[in-house]
Amino acid sequence: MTEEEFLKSYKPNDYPSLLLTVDSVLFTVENQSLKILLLKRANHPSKGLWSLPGGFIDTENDATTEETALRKIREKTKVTPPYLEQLQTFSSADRDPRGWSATVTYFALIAHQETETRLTNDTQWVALDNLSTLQPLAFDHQQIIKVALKRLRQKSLYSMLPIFCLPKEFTLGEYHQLMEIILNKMIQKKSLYRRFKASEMFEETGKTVATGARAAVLYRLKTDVELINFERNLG
Amino acid sequence: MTEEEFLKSYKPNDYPSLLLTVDSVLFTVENQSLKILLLKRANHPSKGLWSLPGGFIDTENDATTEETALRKIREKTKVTPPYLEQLQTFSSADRDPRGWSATVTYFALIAHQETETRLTNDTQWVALDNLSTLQPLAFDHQQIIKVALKRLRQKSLYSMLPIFCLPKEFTLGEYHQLMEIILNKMIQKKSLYRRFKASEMFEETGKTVATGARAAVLYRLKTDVELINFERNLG
DNA sequence: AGAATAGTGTCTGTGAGACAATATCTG
DNA sequence: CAGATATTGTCTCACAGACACTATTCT
Repeated sequence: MTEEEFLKSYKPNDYPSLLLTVDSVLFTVENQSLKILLLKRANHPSKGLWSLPGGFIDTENDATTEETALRKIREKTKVTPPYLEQLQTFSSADRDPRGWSATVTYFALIAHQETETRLTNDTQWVALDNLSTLQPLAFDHQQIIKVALKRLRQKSLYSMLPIFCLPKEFTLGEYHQLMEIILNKMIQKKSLYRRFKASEMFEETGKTVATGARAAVLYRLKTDVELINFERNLG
Repeated sequence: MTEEEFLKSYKPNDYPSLLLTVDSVLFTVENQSLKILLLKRANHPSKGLWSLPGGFIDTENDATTEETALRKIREKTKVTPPYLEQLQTFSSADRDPRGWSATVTYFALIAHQETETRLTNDTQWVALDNLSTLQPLAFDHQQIIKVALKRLRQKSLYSMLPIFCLPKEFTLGEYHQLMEIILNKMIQKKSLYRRFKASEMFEETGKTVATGARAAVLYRLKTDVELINFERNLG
């Protein structure tokens, strides 16, 4: 049998079906808190519980799971996050009552300013500190969030990843505050600014912003720069 | 409708099916080369091409994709690798001619001594340097290997991960050589030995092994130790 | 003893941590 | 000018890189 003949005789439905979904942990920092986007499930299973934005793959229109993740995030926020990275795939026979299932998860960052007044009604930014008040979460989403948070924190120690939570123009002070919120501990400004400069990823806008005292310089990302990794961790 | 009623009426086959597989990149070092386990495909599609060990999930017996990965590796090598970690999920509408598909990939490490004379006939350790002679590989396995290699090298810079390519008892010299092969560059013995000691993961066996000159001390992993991450990268 | 390989001493360089010092705003 | 916040200077410390040196085993 040639490969062509094989493919002609191949019937996908002869094989046991399983569930494959895509879910995203979208982070932002707002009002001194690290928050994630959650939405209230409208349908069974786990109807009424809070869950991560995600859903089934549309095999006609999504070329990859990354496109599914982006499509679902755009549906809920109306915008495309500037950073999206695959996290991990969670699978098990019993994480979904409908049967054996797997979910390919992504984690994403966005500036909350980008999403303001654009969220759909079933959607909400939830501070990680308040997560316990929304328990239980749908499926194994609690665990997915935990893994995503761990990855975000780890990467923040050796890269400038958190800048994707900042608006287009920002000050060093804002970046410093952001890092302290994400890592939940005090960070030396000097260490951070050294890296900021060494990364060569940013340029001054020429503008400054006043805060009641000495004005702070506004920076922006240079065009077409890549996120670089440092060889040592902070903290 | 209650969740119970919903589940009763839920028919998996009402939904478009897609392919979900699991593939593993199993690394070892043998004869001064970094090698991976490949096998010649016996069936369509890509019959006759070299591919990674893997296959479909057996939803009756595999609780998770990790179990699928281990089952497939065991089938081919008769042993369980001491290190297995999820790599990434690759998906696309056209990576498999049978239709939209995704593969959850793992990367694993093992000492080649463990697998000697136990490999099935369709299976072979292939040096990464010789991969080009086996082109093309099935599906997108070439790219998967590339990503796995990158991860292995990156992790080797800040952890003792490569020790899982060594036999139960080994010398510092063997570890040093192993690192140089994986990273494909010269590594300072002193730096490596400092970390080895600082990790506190190992203990002397009391035995030594002669190599024609001064005998080298044999070490082994302590029981129940965790792989720790260093805060700086090597070279 | 001499060759060969195992393992150590020690100096230099880099970049993070600590925190003091200086600069530049506003009122 | 005083107070507040932004930004820089600079010292210390940990650890990787370099490479010379010592130790141990074999013939």
